[in-house]
Amino acid sequence: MPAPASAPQIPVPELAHTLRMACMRVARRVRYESGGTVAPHLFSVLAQLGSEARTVGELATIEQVSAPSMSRTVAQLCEGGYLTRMADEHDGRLVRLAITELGEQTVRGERERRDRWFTERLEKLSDEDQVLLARAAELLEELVAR
Amino acid sequence: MPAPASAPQIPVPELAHTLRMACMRVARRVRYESGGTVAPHLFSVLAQLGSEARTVGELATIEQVSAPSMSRTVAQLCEGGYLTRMADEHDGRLVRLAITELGEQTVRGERERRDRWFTERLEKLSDEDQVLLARAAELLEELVAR
DNA sequence: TATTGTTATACTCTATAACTATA
DNA sequence: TATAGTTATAGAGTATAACAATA
Repeated sequence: MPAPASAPQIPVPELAHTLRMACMRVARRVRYESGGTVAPHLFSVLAQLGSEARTVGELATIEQVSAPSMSRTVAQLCEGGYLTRMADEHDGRLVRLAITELGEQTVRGERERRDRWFTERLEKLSDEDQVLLARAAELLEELVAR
Repeated sequence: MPAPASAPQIPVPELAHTLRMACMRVARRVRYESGGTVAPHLFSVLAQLGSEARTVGELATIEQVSAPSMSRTVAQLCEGGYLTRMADEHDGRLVRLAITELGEQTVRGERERRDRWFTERLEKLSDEDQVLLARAAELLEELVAR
């Protein structure tokens, strides 16, 4: 009476398509819903900066953008008070960027706002579905990590 | 010995965060992996056009962009042979855009390429995990649809 | 001489305002 | 006169090339 132990075969290319579309829609929708106080590329840089300061070159590499572009982006973030420039102790050419308290507040606030929209939806699901999605999140993280 | 019938409680805000991040990483990674033969905003318009033709205004609304912007985008797609302009039979002001064979080929090719990367990863999962992710895709679609 | 970062310049995508043609 | 689409012009982000400062 119970289903056989082995799960049914799933057509993987089809799964890849529907799952990819679902993820893209979630990502797009969340981005769209959250108003955002800073421009997307500014937030992206800000979100990268944790406790340790980074150089302009490092940020340019991380964000897949040219050095001049990052130089401008960083200038805007400094002007807005989200970052501060610090000279490197050993190499005078380097400019180390550290996130300010305002910068951290901004990142936290934006993340909370983005999560809030999604949280409200997820709360309406059954416990079983929530558990399933939690496991799905684990699987997806493993997939893209490799 | 078996787990209780009711699923365990999941902290939803935490789930929202991890699941959102997972979806964003998948979306970003897939976009990054696929080289892309046409610019993102061109592809986005092209992918919207199914069998029925759309007007410039409709496309502008769908893509959340101004009419002049869409006018330019459409002009590029027509120039590249991806779209063709057609006069509306009843209203001379309207311009109906229909996708060409080249346009359809481009959309198909790009989708296949994007799906390929993800397919290769998903194939390595167990049947059980594939079934779980298929169900997760359904749930996510329902969540963002509303 | 090589490297880090900035400035100079150009190109692309987007937007608002003005314009043309159809209703 | 109102609407669909296009052209005119401007603003923002990015890129390559040239430059300044430091190693």
